[in-house]
Amino acid sequence: MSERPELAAAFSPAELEAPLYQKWLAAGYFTANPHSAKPPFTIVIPPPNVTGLLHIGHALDHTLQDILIRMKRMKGFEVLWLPGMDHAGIATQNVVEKQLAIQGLSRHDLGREAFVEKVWEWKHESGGAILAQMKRLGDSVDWSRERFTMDEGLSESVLTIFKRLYDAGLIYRAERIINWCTRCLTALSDIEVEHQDDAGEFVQVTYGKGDMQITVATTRPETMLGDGAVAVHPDDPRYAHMIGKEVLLPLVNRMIPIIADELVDPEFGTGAVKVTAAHDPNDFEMGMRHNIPFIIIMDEHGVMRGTGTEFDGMDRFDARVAVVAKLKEMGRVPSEKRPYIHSVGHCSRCDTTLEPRLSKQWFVKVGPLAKAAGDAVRDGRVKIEPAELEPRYFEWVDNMHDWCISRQLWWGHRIPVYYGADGDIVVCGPGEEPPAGYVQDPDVLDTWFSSALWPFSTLGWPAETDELKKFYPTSVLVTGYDILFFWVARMMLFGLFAMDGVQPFQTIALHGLVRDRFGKKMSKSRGNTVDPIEFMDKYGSDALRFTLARGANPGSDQALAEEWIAGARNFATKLWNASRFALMNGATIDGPLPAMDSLDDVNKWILTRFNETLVEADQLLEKYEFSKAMELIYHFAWDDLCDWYLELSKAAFAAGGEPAARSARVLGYILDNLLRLMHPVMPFITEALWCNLTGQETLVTAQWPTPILSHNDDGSKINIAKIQEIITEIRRFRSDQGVKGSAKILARFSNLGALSEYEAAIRHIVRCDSDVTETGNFASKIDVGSVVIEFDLSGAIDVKAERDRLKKDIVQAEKDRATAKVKLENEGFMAKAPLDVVTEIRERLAQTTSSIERLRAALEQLPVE
RNA sequence: GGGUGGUUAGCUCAGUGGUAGAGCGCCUCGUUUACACCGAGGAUGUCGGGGGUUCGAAACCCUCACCGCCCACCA
Repeated sequence: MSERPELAAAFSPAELEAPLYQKWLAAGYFTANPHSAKPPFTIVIPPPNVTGLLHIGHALDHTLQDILIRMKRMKGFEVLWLPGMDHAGIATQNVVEKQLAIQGLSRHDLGREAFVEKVWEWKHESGGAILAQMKRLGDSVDWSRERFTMDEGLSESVLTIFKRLYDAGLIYRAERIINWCTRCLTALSDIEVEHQDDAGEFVQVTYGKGDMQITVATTRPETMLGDGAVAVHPDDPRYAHMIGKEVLLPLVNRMIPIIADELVDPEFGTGAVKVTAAHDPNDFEMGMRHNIPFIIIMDEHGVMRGTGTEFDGMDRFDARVAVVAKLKEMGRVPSEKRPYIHSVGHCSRCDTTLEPRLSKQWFVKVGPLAKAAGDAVRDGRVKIEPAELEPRYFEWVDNMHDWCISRQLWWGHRIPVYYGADGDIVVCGPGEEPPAGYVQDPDVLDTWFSSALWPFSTLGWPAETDELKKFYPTSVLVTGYDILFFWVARMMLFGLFAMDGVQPFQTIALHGLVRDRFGKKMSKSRGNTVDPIEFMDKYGSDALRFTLARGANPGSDQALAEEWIAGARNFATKLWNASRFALMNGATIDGPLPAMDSLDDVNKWILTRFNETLVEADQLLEKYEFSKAMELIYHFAWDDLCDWYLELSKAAFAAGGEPAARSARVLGYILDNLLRLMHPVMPFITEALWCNLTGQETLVTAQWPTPILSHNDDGSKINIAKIQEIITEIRRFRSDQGVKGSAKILARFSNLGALSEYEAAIRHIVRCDSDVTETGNFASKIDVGSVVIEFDLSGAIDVKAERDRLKKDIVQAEKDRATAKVKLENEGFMAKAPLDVVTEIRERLAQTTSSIERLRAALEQLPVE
């Protein structure tokens, strides 16, 4: 065995992490197992949002993914990850828009080409920054594979799928209402709209004359000039007789029909709604349903045009005032409410109130695609973990509206549609050129359109590459449930379509969001956001990773507080110190593990417990139950290993000789394998400790531990449990009696039976000497099961404390006995409860009864106060 | 309005039919040769309310209340 460098006395993550990461990168460990015989493990890695900063949500995402990747690599799988940067994310261009806004500019001042250039610059800058931050986290994704950018390869797949969908009749063009900024003179995507509660007005206006009169309510009276109808609910008795007839539209003096539509809420306003099909999204839908004319009454600046009234040429807000004034004059305003607070869309850049505007957009017809996406989950080809989130998926996928894919933005995949002078339309696939003179659609595709291609585009599709054959469908997608609808469902739609019905992934593992310590959503305005980098600086990446993994219950959110991370750091320190202790005492992996029958119960027990922990934690990790797996590992390492095994072994180590050597070998085995088990979660500290213990180069490429069945020994578990009980009771006695921790007291053990060989170890832990001269005054005693322990406190017994302790125990035992007795006296219980439960309760009754007897006897023996 | 998750210790959360748990926090004691980022001991809950099923309910059913999220809507 080679000389090992001594572990530093203090654990310092800051000194550890960066050099280790450099070591891994330089040695190329992250690309292990390229020719594994096992089926490949392919994981889809969602992009970190390119805003230049690692968000705590991404830290969670990447921690969980990295745990799986590292574990699978150790298990010998060929691991392929499909990473990508935020290629066309709106966030990226929003950052640039905001940078421009600070200078008082908009993208229109730059022009399309210069703007796109600027976004690219930012993408590379921020992308580099965020990758560096993910390395800090220990992220073992090989980002050099990243090729999911707007390069040739992806463009080709976007063009291919667009054309295929178009040819299949699944992409169409239709008119729709979009948000229009009258100042920027541009359409805005939904994400560029900021909703604010504005103080508007709610005005009732009476239409019609004579006995055909109907009163509508509106927040936008000026649009009445473009009304095409009045709508009421079909079942509204107040208006039933008017449906199908016509009323006079005031000011413009046009007759408009009264229609019936389910969309109208009879409870709201007057129960009658004016329908301005060209200037309101809902009215537009009703207009489509009832064939109402789309009358445009405003130009792109928001100025009234073409109404043929005196209001033409007025700004929309001036017109609102004027129209109401005029209607009032005519006695047509029975009621008005002002201010009326309601939500109104504003331009995110210039704050101008947005105007709904009719325009032509491109859509994906989702019906057949969504049906397939739902069925893939329904028939079990795709598993959603946890299954509780399936209803949410179905709810969405089964009721999906057609998907508007055109965006009035400049950075993204431009829609491959070309228009001829005569209105002719040509869709160009890869390598195809439009006829001369044709002009390309100015809009770009929704970011999710290209993101949906991820699982196969990254494998070379549309080319039939070897990688595509080997790695599609992918094994798992790990992501937050918040993008189940946006991204996951869309990958399902396109994956199934493009890959002839083969699903994009076998499992969708969903985690929740990171929230603040009180479970509140993190937001900048609330000021409760946290910076993962800051926590890594302070407590180490391992601590952050462990905390995030420990909080990750499938599908549910997790609260995060600095103290939780400090706790994880404490755990890391504990491991460090335990390893130091182990190494000081000669823990080793050299030589064969001693045969089970040569080991004492302490060693058998820790081997058994490790087996149990390993088997369970492994199963949990395979089920994406990170939190439960962490809990198991944590308690094994801290409670079983540090608090009990190491303490119980100290006597043996101190004694030296063969028993010490056997324990040192067992301890070496446990540490070796525990560190392997923990590597995926805490890669840095485990690497440092494991390399020191084993003298090997790296833990990254080491094998995942396997349970050794012959190590299981139930008898040792029973005996150690008894020893733990004895020790706990003695400690409690000492504590109640106020005996100093360092003070040694005299004690006599009787009836230890099979446990007598552990008497020395027990005495060592609880600092009890035996009375070699047999002259002690063993005045107080405690019983633990059949074992009796008598103490000589030299008469200085705290009788009151002793009394209190016994009384408390009696109360508890009596309570337990009473519950057991009630059950056993219950005929129904005896008749119907399963036998093992009845037996258990019987044992409890016997046990509590005898403890009560012993406790009472002990109480009586105490001197009276 | 539709869908969906939740309500368990001071806080954050596990716990799907058989004596209520963890982490952090709290109280007491203690530097005994791995560790004070520690050790030992301790306290703390009519498991949201009400009904029901069951021998037995934190868990299953019904109902009410409150909190959250997604979607739609707000004329």
